[in-house]
Amino acid sequence: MARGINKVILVGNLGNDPETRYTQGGMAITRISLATTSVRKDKDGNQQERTEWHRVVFFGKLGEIAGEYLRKGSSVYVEGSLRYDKYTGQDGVEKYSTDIIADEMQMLGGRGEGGGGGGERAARPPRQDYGASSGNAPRRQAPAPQQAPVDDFADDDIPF
Amino acid sequence: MARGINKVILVGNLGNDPETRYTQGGMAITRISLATTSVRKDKDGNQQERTEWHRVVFFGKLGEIAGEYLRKGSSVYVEGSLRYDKYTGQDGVEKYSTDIIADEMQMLGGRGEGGGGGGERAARPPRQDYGASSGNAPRRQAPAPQQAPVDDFADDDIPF
Amino acid sequence: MARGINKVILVGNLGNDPETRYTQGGMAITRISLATTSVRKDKDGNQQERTEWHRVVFFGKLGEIAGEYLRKGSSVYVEGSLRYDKYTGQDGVEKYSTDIIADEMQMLGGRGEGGGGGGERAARPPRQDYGASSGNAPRRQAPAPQQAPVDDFADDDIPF
Amino acid sequence: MARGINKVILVGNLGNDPETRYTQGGMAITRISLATTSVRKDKDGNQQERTEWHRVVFFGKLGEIAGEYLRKGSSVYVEGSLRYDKYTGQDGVEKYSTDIIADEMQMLGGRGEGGGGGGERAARPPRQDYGASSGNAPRRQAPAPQQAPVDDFADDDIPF
DNA sequence: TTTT
DNA sequence: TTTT
Repeated sequence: MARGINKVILVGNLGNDPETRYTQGGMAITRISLATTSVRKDKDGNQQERTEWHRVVFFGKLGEIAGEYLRKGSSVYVEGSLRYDKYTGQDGVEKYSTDIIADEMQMLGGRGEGGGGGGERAARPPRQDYGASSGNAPRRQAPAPQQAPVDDFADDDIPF
Repeated sequence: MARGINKVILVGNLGNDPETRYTQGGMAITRISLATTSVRKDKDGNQQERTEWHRVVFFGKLGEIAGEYLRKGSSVYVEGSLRYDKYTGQDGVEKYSTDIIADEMQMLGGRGEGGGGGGERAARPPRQDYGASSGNAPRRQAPAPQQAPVDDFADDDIPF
Repeated sequence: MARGINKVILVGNLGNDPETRYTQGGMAITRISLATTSVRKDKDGNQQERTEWHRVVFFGKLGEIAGEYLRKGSSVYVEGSLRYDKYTGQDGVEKYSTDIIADEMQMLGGRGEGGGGGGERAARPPRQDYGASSGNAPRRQAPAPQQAPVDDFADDDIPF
Repeated sequence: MARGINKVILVGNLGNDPETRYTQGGMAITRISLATTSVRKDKDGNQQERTEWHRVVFFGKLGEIAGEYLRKGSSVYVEGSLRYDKYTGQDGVEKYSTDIIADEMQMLGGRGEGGGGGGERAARPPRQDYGASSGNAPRRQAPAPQQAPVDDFADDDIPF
C-alpha cells in the first residue's frame, strides 16, 4: 500500500564479517558492508575504478541467516530498499546515514573465507535464497497444468 | 530458499479489462494483458515501434485487488517472476505459455477508463501498492532514530 | 566490466522543480528530489507512513530532458546506481552524501504542475523514456520472424 | 523513448554450453538456456521445487563475450527485456517463443565446467560485467569531490 | 574493508 | 488489445 517504488538490487562482496546485534525483543539485526565496483575509461584511455561501499541491514530471520552464513569476501545478491536516516552523533552534530534494508538475500558461489576460524558456525551451503518474508507463504510455483494453465483449478490446486 | 533470481519489472498499460476467475477454494486469479512499447531508429532513421504484450497473473488477495481496480488502459507497475508452462491444447497439440506471476502491483496515475460502465466497482484510488504478501508483516520503515540508527533498540522499537 | 551490480529502481514524485547546472564543458547536470512512501501498520494497528527522499542526478542529455520535462509533483520512473560521496563542507566538517545516478528515466502519467509558471518550457508529453545512452544504438526489437526466431539473419535483419 | 518498462533480472546457471551464430553482417547472436529454481512447501509440508528454463539471447559484442566465456554450469547475472515472437514452424504450425534479450551480463563466481574440452577458448576470468552498450561511453563514476559533490565542475571534470 |  |  505504498506510494512509489523504492528498490535496490546489489551483487557484491563483503568487506568484513557481518555484525549481528539483537533487539531487547530478541530480533536479530545484521549489518554488512558490501562492495560493488565499476570501471570506466577516462579521457586518456586509462581504466578507472570506483568502488561503492553499501551498508546493508538484515532484520529478523534474514538477519540471523546473514549473520550465520555470510563472511568477509562472500559474494551475495541482495534486494531491498533505501532508507535515509538523520541522527545526532555523540558529538552533538547531526549526521546522515543511508542504508539498504534487505528483504531478499542469496549467497552466490564466490569465494570468501571458507568458514575457518569461526568454528561455531554451521557449514555453508553454496547457494541459498532467503526472503524477508521467510516463514510466510511460499509462492509462484504451479504444478505443470495438463490443460490450459491457470484454469479450472480444483480446490487443492493452489497455484503457488 | 530458491536457487537463482527470477525477477520481472514492468510498467505498462492494460489492453483490456482484467479477467478474474476463482478456484474452487475461492482464491481469485486475475489475468491482464500488459503492453510495453519500445522505440528504435532503423537504419533509414525512421522511428520503429515494437510492442510486447505481457500476460500477467495475480493470485489471491492481489488478484482481487487487480480485478477490482485495474481497467483497460490503466497504467500499472508490476513486479513478479517468469513462469513457463507446457500444456496440451484442446486440439491435442502441445502448447507453451509464458506468464509473469505478479507479487507486487502498483497503480500509476495514467488514464484508463474512469470506471464508467462497470458500475459495480468501487471508486479507484489514484495510486496504490499491493504486495503478494498483503496481509503479511509490513516492512522497512523505522522510526527516525535520535541516536545512531539501528542500535540499542528497545523491545518495541521494532524497526519494520 | 564492473565487478558487482549496483542498481536502483524508483517510482516516485518530485518534491520540487528540478535544478539544472552546467559544467564548464556545457554538460547538463540536473538534480531532483524524489519521494517514495511506504506504509505499515504499527503494533496498535495504526497506519504508519514513512517517506524517503531520494537525491537523483541526471547527466548529459538525460539531464537536459529531466530539467525540461520534469516538474514539482511529476511522477517518474528512474533507474540508476548508488553513489556515495564524502566531501568537506564549507564549515570544514566532513560530510557524506548519497546520490542515485540515473541512467534511465520515464515520465509517468501522474499529476504534477501543469507547466504553469515556467513559461519558457516546452510542452510536456505525458510519457517518455530516455536512457543514459540516448543517442546510442537503439536495441531489442526484431522484425517478427517468419521462421524460427533469431536465425538465418540476412545482413540487414539486424535484430536490434 | 519507449512507453513502459520491460525489464528482466536473472541469476541462474546455464544448462548447456552457449550456441553462437553469426548474421551475414557478422554480428554474433548467442543463446543460452538459464535455470532458476524456486522452492516452496506444499500443503503437506514437503519441499517442492520448480525450475524455469529461460531462453536468453545476446547480440553483438555481448554475444561474442557470452559465447566465449560462458559454459554449461556457469553462474551468471543477466539483465534484459522480454520479447515474444510468433512464427511458423517447419510443420506449418504457428508457434510462440519467449526470449530475454540481454543487455547486461556478469559472470558470477559459480562453478561451471573449467573450460576443459573447448581448448580454443580464452582463459575465463571469474567475474566480469559486460553491457549491451559495450564500447559506448562509460558512466557513473565521479572523482571524489572536495567540496559539495556534483558542483562547479571544470571542463574536464566529467563526472562519468 | 571486498572482489577480479 | 494499451499507451503517447
